[in-house]
Amino acid sequence: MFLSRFTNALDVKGRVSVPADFRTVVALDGIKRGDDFDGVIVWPSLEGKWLEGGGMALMRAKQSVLNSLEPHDHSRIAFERAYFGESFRLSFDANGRVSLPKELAEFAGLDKQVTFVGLGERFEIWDADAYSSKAKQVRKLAKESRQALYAKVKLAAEQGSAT
Amino acid sequence: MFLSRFTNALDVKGRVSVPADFRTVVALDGIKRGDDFDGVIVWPSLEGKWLEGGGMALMRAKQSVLNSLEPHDHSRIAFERAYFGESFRLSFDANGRVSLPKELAEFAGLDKQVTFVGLGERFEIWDADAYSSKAKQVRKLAKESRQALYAKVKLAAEQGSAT
DNA sequence: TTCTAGCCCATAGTATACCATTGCAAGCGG
DNA sequence: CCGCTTGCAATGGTATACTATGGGCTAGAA
Repeated sequence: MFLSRFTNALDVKGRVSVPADFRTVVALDGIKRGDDFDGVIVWPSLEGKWLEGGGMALMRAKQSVLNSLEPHDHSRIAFERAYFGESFRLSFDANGRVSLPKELAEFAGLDKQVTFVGLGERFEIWDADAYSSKAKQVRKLAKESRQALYAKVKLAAEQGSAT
Repeated sequence: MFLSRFTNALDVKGRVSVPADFRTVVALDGIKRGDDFDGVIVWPSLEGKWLEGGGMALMRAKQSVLNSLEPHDHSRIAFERAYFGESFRLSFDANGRVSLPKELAEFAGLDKQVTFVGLGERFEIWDADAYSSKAKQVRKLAKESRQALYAKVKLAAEQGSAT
Protein backbone atom coordinates (compact mmCIF):
# COMPACT_ATOMS: atom_id res chain seq x y z
CA MET A 1 0.00 0.00 0.00
CA PHE A 2 1.44 3.33 -1.08
CA LEU A 3 1.54 5.73 1.86
CA SER A 4 3.10 9.04 2.74
CA ARG A 5 4.71 11.78 0.77
CA PHE A 6 8.32 12.07 -0.32
CA THR A 7 10.12 14.85 -2.15
CA ASN A 8 13.18 13.97 -4.22
CA ALA A 9 15.35 15.80 -6.70
CA LEU A 10 15.20 15.44 -10.47
CA ASP A 11 18.75 15.56 -11.78
CA VAL A 12 20.05 17.06 -15.02
CA LYS A 13 19.74 13.70 -16.75
CA GLY A 14 16.04 13.45 -15.93
CA ARG A 15 16.48 10.84 -13.23
CA VAL A 16 14.68 10.74 -9.91
CA SER A 17 14.86 8.36 -6.95
CA VAL A 18 11.64 6.50 -6.32
CA PRO A 19 11.09 6.50 -2.54
CA ALA A 20 12.42 3.30 -0.95
CA ASP A 21 9.01 2.67 0.60
CA PHE A 22 7.34 2.64 -2.79
CA ARG A 23 10.01 0.37 -4.18
CA THR A 24 9.38 -2.22 -1.50
CA VAL A 25 5.64 -1.99 -2.17
CA VAL A 26 6.00 -2.83 -5.85
CA ALA A 27 8.67 -5.41 -5.10
CA LEU A 28 6.42 -7.20 -2.61
CA ASP A 29 3.43 -7.46 -4.85
CA GLY A 30 5.75 -8.34 -7.69
CA ILE A 31 6.97 -11.34 -5.70
CA LYS A 32 3.43 -12.34 -4.77
CA ARG A 33 2.40 -12.43 -8.42
CA GLY A 34 5.64 -13.80 -9.78
CA ASP A 35 6.35 -10.68 -11.83
CA ASP A 36 9.85 -10.22 -13.07
CA PHE A 37 9.48 -6.51 -13.82
CA ASP A 38 11.31 -4.36 -11.28
CA GLY A 39 9.93 -0.85 -11.68
CA VAL A 40 6.79 1.25 -11.86
CA ILE A 41 4.21 2.21 -14.46
CA VAL A 42 3.57 5.95 -14.85
CA TRP A 43 0.99 7.84 -16.91
CA PRO A 44 -0.37 11.39 -17.17
CA SER A 45 -3.39 11.96 -14.99
CA LEU A 46 -6.72 12.54 -16.70
CA GLU A 47 -7.68 14.90 -13.87
CA GLY A 48 -4.97 17.50 -14.16
CA LYS A 49 -1.33 18.37 -14.69
CA TRP A 50 0.32 15.67 -12.66
CA LEU A 51 1.35 12.05 -13.12
CA GLU A 52 -0.09 8.88 -11.68
CA GLY A 53 1.66 5.60 -11.17
CA GLY A 54 1.56 2.18 -9.65
CA GLY A 55 2.93 -1.32 -9.94
CA MET A 56 2.08 -3.98 -12.47
CA ALA A 57 -0.57 -5.25 -10.06
CA LEU A 58 -2.58 -2.07 -10.58
CA MET A 59 -2.36 -2.42 -14.35
CA ARG A 60 -3.65 -5.95 -14.18
CA ALA A 61 -6.53 -4.77 -12.04
CA LYS A 62 -7.43 -2.07 -14.58
CA GLN A 63 -7.27 -4.61 -17.34
CA SER A 64 -9.60 -7.01 -15.63
CA VAL A 65 -12.08 -4.19 -15.09
CA LEU A 66 -11.96 -3.32 -18.78
CA ASN A 67 -12.30 -6.95 -19.73
CA SER A 68 -15.78 -6.94 -18.29
CA LEU A 69 -16.82 -4.58 -21.11
CA GLU A 70 -17.61 -5.52 -24.69
CA PRO A 71 -14.44 -5.60 -26.84
CA HIS A 72 -15.84 -2.98 -29.19
CA ASP A 73 -17.29 -0.68 -26.59
CA HIS A 74 -16.16 2.84 -27.53
CA SER A 75 -15.46 3.90 -23.97
CA ARG A 76 -13.47 0.75 -23.37
CA ILE A 77 -11.24 1.51 -26.34
CA ALA A 78 -10.89 5.13 -25.27
CA PHE A 79 -9.77 4.04 -21.81
CA GLU A 80 -7.36 1.53 -23.19
CA ARG A 81 -5.77 4.24 -25.30
CA ALA A 82 -5.69 6.77 -22.48
CA TYR A 83 -4.36 4.43 -19.83
CA PHE A 84 -2.33 1.76 -21.52
CA GLY A 85 -1.28 3.79 -24.55
CA GLU A 86 0.00 6.71 -22.53
CA SER A 87 1.66 4.62 -19.82
CA PHE A 88 5.39 4.24 -19.50
CA ARG A 89 7.15 1.27 -18.01
CA LEU A 90 9.98 2.77 -15.94
CA SER A 91 12.48 0.33 -14.50
CA PHE A 92 14.71 1.04 -11.55
CA ASP A 93 18.43 1.47 -11.96
CA ALA A 94 20.84 -0.05 -9.43
CA ASN A 95 20.13 2.82 -7.01
CA GLY A 96 16.37 2.78 -7.23
CA ARG A 97 15.99 5.64 -9.69
CA VAL A 98 13.89 5.89 -12.83
CA SER A 99 14.45 8.25 -15.71
CA LEU A 100 11.35 10.22 -16.54
CA PRO A 101 10.62 10.62 -20.25
CA LYS A 102 10.65 14.30 -21.27
CA GLU A 103 7.05 14.03 -22.35
CA LEU A 104 5.91 13.16 -18.85
CA ALA A 105 8.14 15.72 -17.15
CA GLU A 106 6.81 18.46 -19.40
CA PHE A 107 3.22 17.40 -18.93
CA ALA A 108 3.49 17.72 -15.16
CA GLY A 109 5.86 20.72 -15.17
CA LEU A 110 8.61 18.82 -13.35
CA ASP A 111 12.03 20.42 -13.21
CA LYS A 112 13.82 20.33 -9.87
CA GLN A 113 11.97 18.92 -6.87
CA VAL A 114 9.27 16.32 -7.37
CA THR A 115 6.83 15.00 -4.78
CA PHE A 116 5.54 11.43 -4.66
CA VAL A 117 2.17 11.15 -2.95
CA GLY A 118 0.98 7.72 -1.83
CA LEU A 119 -2.76 7.11 -2.34
CA GLY A 120 -3.14 3.50 -1.29
CA GLU A 121 -3.22 1.40 -4.42
CA ARG A 122 -1.57 4.03 -6.61
CA PHE A 123 0.52 7.18 -6.25
CA GLU A 124 0.84 10.63 -7.80
CA ILE A 125 3.90 12.56 -8.92
CA TRP A 126 3.81 16.35 -8.63
CA ASP A 127 6.07 19.32 -8.95
CA ALA A 128 6.99 19.92 -5.30
CA ASP A 129 5.88 23.56 -5.25
CA ALA A 130 2.63 22.80 -7.05
CA TYR A 131 1.80 20.12 -4.54
CA SER A 132 2.63 22.08 -1.44
CA SER A 133 0.16 24.76 -2.45
CA LYS A 134 -2.39 22.11 -3.42
CA ALA A 135 -1.94 20.33 -0.09
CA LYS A 136 -3.52 23.13 1.91
CA GLN A 137 -6.65 23.11 -0.23
CA VAL A 138 -6.79 19.34 0.00
CA ARG A 139 -6.77 19.38 3.75
CA LYS A 140 -9.50 21.99 3.82
CA LEU A 141 -11.62 20.12 1.28
CA ALA A 142 -11.20 16.82 3.08
CA LYS A 143 -12.21 18.40 6.36
CA GLU A 144 -15.26 20.08 4.87
CA SER A 145 -16.49 17.02 3.06
CA ARG A 146 -16.26 14.53 5.89
CA GLN A 147 -20.00 14.67 6.46
CA ALA A 148 -20.77 14.32 2.79
CA LEU A 149 -18.36 11.41 2.47
CA TYR A 150 -19.96 9.57 5.33
CA ALA A 151 -23.36 10.03 3.76
CA LYS A 152 -22.17 8.81 0.37
CA VAL A 153 -20.48 5.76 1.85
CA LYS A 154 -23.60 4.88 3.77
CA LEU A 155 -25.64 5.24 0.61
CA ALA A 156 -23.20 3.11 -1.38
CA ALA A 157 -23.30 0.43 1.29
CA GLU A 158 -27.08 0.35 1.21
CA GLN A 159 -27.15 0.14 -2.57
CA GLY A 160 -24.45 -2.49 -2.48
CA SER A 161 -26.37 -4.67 -0.06
CA ALA A 162 -29.55 -4.11 -2.06
CA THR A 163 -28.06 -5.47 -5.29
CA MET B 1 -8.61 -2.64 20.81
CA PHE B 2 -6.65 0.42 21.87
CA LEU B 3 -7.45 1.35 25.45
CA SER B 4 -6.10 3.58 28.18
CA ARG B 5 -3.59 6.37 28.23
CA PHE B 6 0.19 6.21 28.43
CA THR B 7 2.78 8.96 28.62
CA ASN B 8 6.29 8.32 27.30
CA ALA B 9 9.36 10.43 26.62
CA LEU B 10 10.48 11.66 23.22
CA ASP B 11 14.28 11.48 23.04
CA VAL B 12 16.67 13.82 21.24
CA LYS B 13 16.60 11.63 18.15
CA GLY B 14 12.84 11.87 17.90
CA ARG B 15 12.18 8.36 19.13
CA VAL B 16 9.37 7.37 21.45
CA SER B 17 8.31 4.03 22.90
CA VAL B 18 4.90 2.88 21.76
CA PRO B 19 3.05 1.52 24.81
CA ALA B 20 3.50 -2.25 25.03
CA ASP B 21 -0.28 -2.63 25.14
CA PHE B 22 -0.67 -0.93 21.78
CA ARG B 23 2.12 -3.00 20.28
CA THR B 24 0.39 -6.24 21.15
CA VAL B 25 -2.83 -4.89 19.63
CA VAL B 26 -1.25 -4.19 16.25
CA ALA B 27 0.79 -7.40 16.39
CA LEU B 28 -2.32 -9.49 16.96
CA ASP B 29 -4.32 -8.14 14.11
CA GLY B 30 -1.22 -8.23 11.97
CA ILE B 31 -0.95 -11.97 12.54
CA LYS B 32 -4.65 -12.47 11.81
CA ARG B 33 -4.31 -10.81 8.43
CA GLY B 34 -0.94 -12.21 7.53
CA ASP B 35 0.70 -8.79 7.50
CA ASP B 36 4.42 -8.67 7.62
CA PHE B 37 4.58 -5.04 8.71
CA ASP B 38 5.43 -4.62 12.39
CA GLY B 39 4.58 -1.05 13.32
CA VAL B 40 1.92 1.62 13.27
CA ILE B 41 0.55 4.17 10.81
CA VAL B 42 0.41 7.76 12.05
CA TRP B 43 -1.10 10.87 10.46
CA PRO B 44 -1.98 14.45 11.45
CA SER B 45 -5.55 14.75 12.67
CA LEU B 46 -8.01 16.72 10.55
CA GLU B 47 -9.62 17.89 13.79
CA GLY B 48 -6.79 19.74 15.43
CA LYS B 49 -3.14 19.86 16.40
CA TRP B 50 -2.56 16.27 17.38
CA LEU B 51 -1.78 12.98 15.68
CA GLU B 52 -3.89 9.93 15.05
CA GLY B 53 -2.71 6.40 14.47
CA GLY B 54 -3.64 2.78 14.09
CA GLY B 55 -2.49 -0.48 12.56
CA MET B 56 -2.52 -1.54 8.92
CA ALA B 57 -5.94 -3.06 9.52
CA LEU B 58 -7.39 0.40 10.01
CA MET B 59 -5.83 1.61 6.77
CA ARG B 60 -7.28 -1.29 4.85
CA ALA B 61 -10.65 -0.49 6.31
CA LYS B 62 -10.35 3.13 5.16
CA GLN B 63 -9.34 1.93 1.73
CA SER B 64 -12.31 -0.35 1.34
CA VAL B 65 -14.61 2.48 2.42
CA LEU B 66 -13.11 4.77 -0.22
CA ASN B 67 -13.31 2.02 -2.82
CA SER B 68 -17.06 2.14 -2.57
CA LEU B 69 -17.01 5.62 -4.13
CA GLU B 70 -16.57 6.54 -7.78
CA PRO B 71 -12.87 6.51 -8.76
CA HIS B 72 -12.98 10.13 -9.92
CA ASP B 73 -15.06 11.59 -7.12
CA HIS B 74 -13.26 14.77 -6.05
CA SER B 75 -13.86 14.24 -2.38
CA ARG B 76 -12.61 10.68 -2.64
CA ILE B 77 -9.34 11.89 -4.13
CA ALA B 78 -9.08 14.62 -1.51
CA PHE B 79 -9.46 12.01 1.21
CA GLU B 80 -6.91 9.73 -0.34
CA ARG B 81 -4.44 12.59 -0.39
CA ALA B 82 -5.29 13.79 3.10
CA TYR B 83 -5.21 10.36 4.72
CA PHE B 84 -2.87 8.18 2.72
CA GLY B 85 -0.62 10.95 1.49
CA GLU B 86 -0.10 12.42 4.94
CA SER B 87 0.30 9.09 6.72
CA PHE B 88 3.62 7.71 7.84
CA ARG B 89 4.48 4.07 8.18
CA LEU B 90 6.45 3.84 11.43
CA SER B 91 8.04 0.52 12.21
CA PHE B 92 9.11 -0.61 15.66
CA ASP B 93 12.77 -0.96 16.54
CA ALA B 94 13.95 -3.89 18.66
CA ASN B 95 12.72 -2.12 21.80
CA GLY B 96 9.30 -1.16 20.55
CA ARG B 97 10.07 2.44 19.67
CA VAL B 98 9.23 4.41 16.55
CA SER B 99 10.96 7.55 15.36
CA LEU B 100 8.55 10.36 14.69
CA PRO B 101 9.26 12.39 11.55
CA LYS B 102 10.02 16.03 12.37
CA GLU B 103 7.01 17.11 10.37
CA LEU B 104 4.62 15.21 12.61
CA ALA B 105 6.33 16.25 15.82
CA GLU B 106 6.12 19.89 14.80
CA PHE B 107 2.51 19.60 13.71
CA ALA B 108 1.45 18.32 17.10
CA GLY B 109 3.92 20.41 19.11
CA LEU B 110 5.67 17.37 20.56
CA ASP B 111 8.97 17.91 22.31
CA LYS B 112 9.44 16.07 25.62
CA GLN B 113 6.53 14.07 27.00
CA VAL B 114 3.93 12.58 24.66
CA THR B 115 0.64 10.95 25.59
CA PHE B 116 -0.92 8.02 23.73
CA VAL B 117 -4.69 7.87 24.11
CA GLY B 118 -6.50 4.67 23.15
CA LEU B 119 -9.78 5.24 21.29
CA GLY B 120 -10.83 1.72 20.40
CA GLU B 121 -9.96 1.13 16.77
CA ARG B 122 -7.42 3.93 16.66
CA PHE B 123 -5.36 6.07 19.02
CA GLU B 124 -4.22 9.66 19.37
CA ILE B 125 -0.82 11.12 20.18
CA TRP B 126 -0.69 14.39 22.10
CA ASP B 127 1.79 16.65 23.79
CA ALA B 128 1.42 15.53 27.41
CA ASP B 129 0.71 19.02 28.75
CA ALA B 130 -1.73 19.82 25.99
CA TYR B 131 -3.59 16.63 26.68
CA SER B 132 -3.83 16.99 30.40
CA SER B 133 -5.55 20.34 30.02
CA LYS B 134 -7.75 18.97 27.24
CA ALA B 135 -8.67 15.95 29.34
CA LYS B 136 -10.47 18.06 31.91
CA GLN B 137 -12.62 19.70 29.26
CA VAL B 138 -13.28 16.34 27.62
CA ARG B 139 -14.43 14.83 30.87
CA LYS B 140 -16.73 17.75 31.48
CA LEU B 141 -18.10 17.64 27.92
CA ALA B 142 -18.65 13.89 28.04
CA LYS B 143 -20.49 14.19 31.33
CA GLU B 144 -22.71 16.97 30.03
CA SER B 145 -23.57 15.28 26.77
CA ARG B 146 -24.39 11.80 28.00
CA GLN B 147 -28.11 12.45 27.63
CA ALA B 148 -27.72 13.88 24.14
CA LEU B 149 -25.52 10.97 23.03
CA TYR B 150 -28.01 8.40 24.20
CA ALA B 151 -30.80 10.18 22.34
CA LYS B 152 -28.74 10.24 19.11
CA VAL B 153 -27.90 6.55 19.35
CA LYS B 154 -31.52 5.67 19.92
CA LEU B 155 -32.56 7.79 16.93
CA ALA B 156 -29.96 6.21 14.69
CA ALA B 157 -31.06 2.74 15.72
CA GLU B 158 -34.65 3.54 14.84
CA GLN B 159 -33.68 4.93 11.45
CA GLY B 160 -31.42 1.97 10.81
CA SER B 161 -34.16 -0.57 11.48
CA ALA B 162 -36.61 1.47 9.40
CA THR B 163 -34.48 1.27 6.24
C1' DT C 1 31.48 12.24 -34.75
C1' DT C 2 28.12 13.73 -31.34
C1' DC C 3 24.46 13.02 -28.49
C1' DT C 4 21.78 10.24 -25.56
C1' DA C 5 20.50 6.40 -22.65
C1' DG C 6 21.83 2.94 -19.64
C1' DC C 7 25.25 1.21 -16.25
C1' DC C 8 28.60 1.48 -12.58
C1' DC C 9 31.03 3.69 -8.87
C1' DA C 10 31.69 7.10 -5.03
C1' DT C 11 30.02 9.79 -1.08
C1' DA C 12 27.50 12.46 2.39
C1' DG C 13 23.91 12.38 5.36
C1' DT C 14 20.50 10.07 7.77
C1' DA C 15 17.87 6.53 9.70
C1' DT C 16 17.66 2.09 11.73
C1' DA C 17 19.68 -1.88 14.01
C1' DC C 18 22.18 -3.22 17.98
C1' DC C 19 23.89 -3.08 22.80
C1' DA C 20 23.77 -1.45 27.61
C1' DT C 21 21.45 0.54 31.63
C1' DT C 22 17.76 1.95 34.47
C1' DG C 23 13.44 1.60 36.74
C1' DC C 24 9.16 -0.43 37.91
C1' DA C 25 6.27 -4.17 39.24
C1' DA C 26 4.80 -8.69 39.98
C1' DG C 27 5.95 -13.11 42.07
C1' DC C 28 8.47 -15.80 45.48
C1' DG C 29 10.37 -16.89 49.82
C1' DG C 30 11.41 -15.74 54.32
C1' DC D 1 3.87 -8.64 56.20
C1' DC D 2 8.24 -7.40 54.33
C1' DG D 3 12.33 -7.86 51.50
C1' DC D 4 14.49 -10.10 47.60
C1' DT D 5 14.60 -11.55 42.94
C1' DT D 6 13.36 -11.79 38.31
C1' DG D 7 11.47 -10.15 34.09
C1' DC D 8 9.71 -6.76 31.08
C1' DA D 9 9.24 -1.90 29.68
C1' DA D 10 11.41 2.33 28.75
C1' DT D 11 15.38 5.08 27.71
C1' DG D 12 20.20 6.45 26.25
C1' DG D 13 24.19 5.92 23.28
C1' DT D 14 26.99 3.96 19.46
C1' DA D 15 27.84 1.52 15.11
C1' DT D 16 26.25 0.12 10.81
C1' DA D 17 23.48 -0.02 6.65
C1' DC D 18 20.86 2.25 3.42
C1' DT D 19 19.00 6.12 0.85
C1' DA D 20 19.51 9.77 -2.06
C1' DT D 21 22.32 12.08 -5.25
C1' DG D 22 26.26 13.36 -8.10
C1' DG D 23 29.53 12.19 -11.67
C1' DG D 24 31.90 9.33 -15.14
C1' DC D 25 32.16 5.61 -18.60
C1' DT D 26 30.56 2.86 -22.44
C1' DA D 27 27.72 1.47 -26.18
C1' DG D 28 24.45 2.37 -29.51
C1' DA D 29 21.58 5.67 -32.29
C1' DA D 30 21.33 9.80 -35.08
